Amino acid sequence: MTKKEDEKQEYAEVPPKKHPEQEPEPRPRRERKGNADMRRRQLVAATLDSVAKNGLARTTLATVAGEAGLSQGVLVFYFKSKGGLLAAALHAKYARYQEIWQAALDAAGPDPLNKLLAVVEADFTPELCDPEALATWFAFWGEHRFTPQYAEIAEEFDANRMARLTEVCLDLTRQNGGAEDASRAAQMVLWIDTFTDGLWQKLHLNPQGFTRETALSLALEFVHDVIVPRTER
Amino acid sequence: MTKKEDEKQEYAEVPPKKHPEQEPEPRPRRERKGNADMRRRQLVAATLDSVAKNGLARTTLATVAGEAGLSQGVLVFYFKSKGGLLAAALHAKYARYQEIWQAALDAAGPDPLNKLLAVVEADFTPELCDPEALATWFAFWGEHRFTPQYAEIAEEFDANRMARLTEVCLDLTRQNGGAEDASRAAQMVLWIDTFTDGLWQKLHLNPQGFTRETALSLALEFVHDVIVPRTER
DNA sequence: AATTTTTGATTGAGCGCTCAAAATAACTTT
DNA sequence: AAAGTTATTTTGAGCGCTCAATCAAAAATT
Repeated sequence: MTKKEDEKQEYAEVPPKKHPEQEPEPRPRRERKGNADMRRRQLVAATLDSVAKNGLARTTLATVAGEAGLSQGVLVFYFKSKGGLLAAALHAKYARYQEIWQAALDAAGPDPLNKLLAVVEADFTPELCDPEALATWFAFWGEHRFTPQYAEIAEEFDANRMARLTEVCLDLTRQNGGAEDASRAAQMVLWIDTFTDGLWQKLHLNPQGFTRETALSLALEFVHDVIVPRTER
Repeated sequence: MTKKEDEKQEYAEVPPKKHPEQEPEPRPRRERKGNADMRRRQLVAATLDSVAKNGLARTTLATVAGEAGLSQGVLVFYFKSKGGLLAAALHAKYARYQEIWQAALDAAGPDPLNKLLAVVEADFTPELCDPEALATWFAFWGEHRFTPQYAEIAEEFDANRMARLTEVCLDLTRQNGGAEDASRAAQMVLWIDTFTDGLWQKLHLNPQGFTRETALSLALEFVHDVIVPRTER
């Protein structure tokens, strides 16, 4: 059917916010100067909003349509099924995540340690550590095994992230150890990613008593105390 | 339908399997020497089987009843709602987990490092790292934020685990550092738990290319290389 | 006038849950 | 022990409801 739903996304600005309790306006006067892609992005954003607010189990075509201020029919028109819509939403979620850490990486200058710290720090920005945002990740991850499409999307983005992180860590070993050490770099990436994943999980499961700031400082401390020493001969 | 029911729980032995297309057998001859608790355990086990196999989204009263070889009505009879059944299943899942790591802890002898290693190792037994078992955790965790009952259950068990682990780590600092250091012990527990949580996540999201054995050796290496040095003055 | 986009009533499947009746077990009386 | 009585457990058809998906018609755009 459809192979490529969408690529990286700079969200469509969400147009008319519907106030659900309001009386039906006679003419919604819908501006549609945008093309199909913009509408798709709007609907995907509405989907993510619904998942963040209601969870996957209580996200229906009706909740998404309500969030977008459009009818259910239009969802099926642009994405052929609810499954396609959810897959597109997960793709957009990963794309946004990639956008964030890549921007941090690009802004970090040439020093590999700075690069690594920038990427780690990006994992704990307010946008990513928002409880609803985390809940969305876990909602999808909870269905990973039963929806292979989700796993494919994750793998695609994860491979890229791992590759870029490995480059950085390879630079780090090259700088500090003299000779580059691929296996050591690979393990460093694994350790960092494992630790930050664990911190996300703690933030998700125990949001009170474990703040974003705590997680961030733990992650940075981990890099300094555990990763950096491993780059030195 | 059912291939291997389960072994560790002492279920009521499941009565005769019903073949739906077959003519009605004259006497199903249901032995019910068990009491209500045994039936409850059987139904909870069937629930976990269904979640492991189908995920939370596709687990219905019908799938659970089918797994148990009983009717849907009996589920509502013993647990008043589907929600109550799922909560009981999550509770049982946590209870089994606690059983496993506590047994490892009790069997580990007096040395605190041995205790710590035993608990960490227990996290990576085949039973716990089975893909379906991991998927079950993540299925429930994906709904945590939208089902406060799940969060309450998790907190109850997690608090106990943290307390016991902290005792062990406190012993460790006492032994290696001379004076006990509560804040350091607390951080050690946090680090270990974060890291093992992250490993579980990697096992769940990337089951091929990341084996149980790999995760176990990474966890043990983490304790030796990161945790142990932190206990020494 | 032709095309694209949107609507919303409708359909049919599947869901949780109810409940009267049946089956079984437990208890009492003979 | 046997029969009769009560209590408990199990069934499964069915109710009301929600859901994803359909589709003919309407609206908006080209």
